[in-house]
Amino acid sequence: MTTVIPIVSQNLRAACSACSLQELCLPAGLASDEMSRLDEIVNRKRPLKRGDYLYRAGSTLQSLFAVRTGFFKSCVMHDDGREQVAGFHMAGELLGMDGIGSGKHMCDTVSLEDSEVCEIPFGELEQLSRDIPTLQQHFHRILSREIARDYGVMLLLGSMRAEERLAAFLLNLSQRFAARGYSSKSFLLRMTRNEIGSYLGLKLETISRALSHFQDEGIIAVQNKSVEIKDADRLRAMVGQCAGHQ
Amino acid sequence: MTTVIPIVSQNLRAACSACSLQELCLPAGLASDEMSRLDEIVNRKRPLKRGDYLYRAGSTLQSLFAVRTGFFKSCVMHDDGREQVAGFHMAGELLGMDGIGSGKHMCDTVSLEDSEVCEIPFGELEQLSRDIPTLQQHFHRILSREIARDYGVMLLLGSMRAEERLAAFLLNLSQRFAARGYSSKSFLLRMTRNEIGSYLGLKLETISRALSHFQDEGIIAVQNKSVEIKDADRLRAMVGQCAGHQ
DNA sequence: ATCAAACCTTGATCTGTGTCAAATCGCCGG
DNA sequence: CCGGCGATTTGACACAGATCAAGGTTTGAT
Repeated sequence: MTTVIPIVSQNLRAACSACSLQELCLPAGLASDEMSRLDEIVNRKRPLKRGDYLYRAGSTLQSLFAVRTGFFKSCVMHDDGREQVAGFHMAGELLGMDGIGSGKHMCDTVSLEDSEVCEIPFGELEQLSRDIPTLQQHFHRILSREIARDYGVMLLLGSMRAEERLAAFLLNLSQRFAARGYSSKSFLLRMTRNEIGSYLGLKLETISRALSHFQDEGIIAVQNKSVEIKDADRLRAMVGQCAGHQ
Repeated sequence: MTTVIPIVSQNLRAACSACSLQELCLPAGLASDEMSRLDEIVNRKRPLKRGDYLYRAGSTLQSLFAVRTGFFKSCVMHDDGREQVAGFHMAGELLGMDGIGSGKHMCDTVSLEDSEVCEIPFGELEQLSRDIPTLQQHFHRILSREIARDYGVMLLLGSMRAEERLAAFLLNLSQRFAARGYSSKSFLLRMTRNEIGSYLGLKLETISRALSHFQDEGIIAVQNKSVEIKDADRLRAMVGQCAGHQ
């Protein structure tokens, strides 16, 4: 179909090949000349150290960001200082889409390990997507998938019990690592227990206890940040079979 | 700026003028010739009775829908039958955006009262938005606002206590009614206590008790489906001031 | 290498919501 | 107008998960 010319599109193609899951990436399915046009508007990759903010809530949205490498969290903040992790993001994912509506970012996005992103000026992306229908369609799908993901999180927060939420979370991470060519069985938790808890609407002690419990049951092995899934079937069975529907 | 020609755009303009909030509506800010092009692709309005499904989870996405009149809920369903209300929708809002990514609707959307929608074939909308930059930008903003809204729901589900959630919910409804020219003080709850509970991640008994409590405190007056907000300030104070951060 | 700070685990206890149950209300169809 | 069924309210009680507390461990800066 489309001939791949390796020289072209160093930036985005790298972000894309970092994950082997084409679907996530903006330029998937573009012809190589289209790809190079997209590549032209992408600013040079930008490195972030752990703890660096990619953008802050309230700041003006100029660009979207494609994660090349690393790991991010997005947090929405309440007036009173309460903070809720709205998502974790890895290679190949697009960040900043929540800010298009108002022109201002709605959340803080922070690097959880040394990371690299491509910056994509939003105005130019919009312009280009008028010329390249494939790009336009792809961008719409990515926006829509974020909405669908959010619905999943609502389901999780609204109707699952603690251990069920954690099981769903681990399976989700596992699957996303697998999609990027990493092990689905064994991976590192880039975030703290507190951050997992915030994302899942639970307290850090509850996360810690649930992990310990899973380990006692032989479902996983945990050691600090590293997790090994020993019985994925049992983990899957935990999601959606909790007798008590809360 | 743009001359408004009333004859043009009967369908969408009606959906739009149903709410006085331009921002929500797809054709906001279009020139009248652009408006008429948009209007051409919009299928005739479609009436729904209370309880009718606008679309079902898993069905192929053909169109998006703009609510002209009425009230809807969207529910995501878990494998085991658990159901979570993901949102309530009123005049001027666009429905179906969660299904663009996969080409299939991710949720059921059901009419909660006799309603009317405009059907907007998605492929043609995508086509047209390449020709009309204003439309494209507007569509992007609407998609993005849905993401931002979802982040708000996550904050609510993940870090607010029961009465705080309900207060936030009532204020949100109040504001949306006001934006459409209805009273912000006095309105009908189109959904059941059970549906409110599902949306807020609570049980119907908790909703009922919280409503009764608000009434005892003189913050609202409830009578079946009808609510009157008597002290909006106190309601606002409840959101974000709950000492216990859960 | 050392030290402080952040992070994690585990136990004991408390509490906000869920669960169960029963009575009442209100609406729709006949 | 009546009967029945779903929706709502309210109470009593149970329990999942929060809170409080105390140690222990890891990390990262100097």
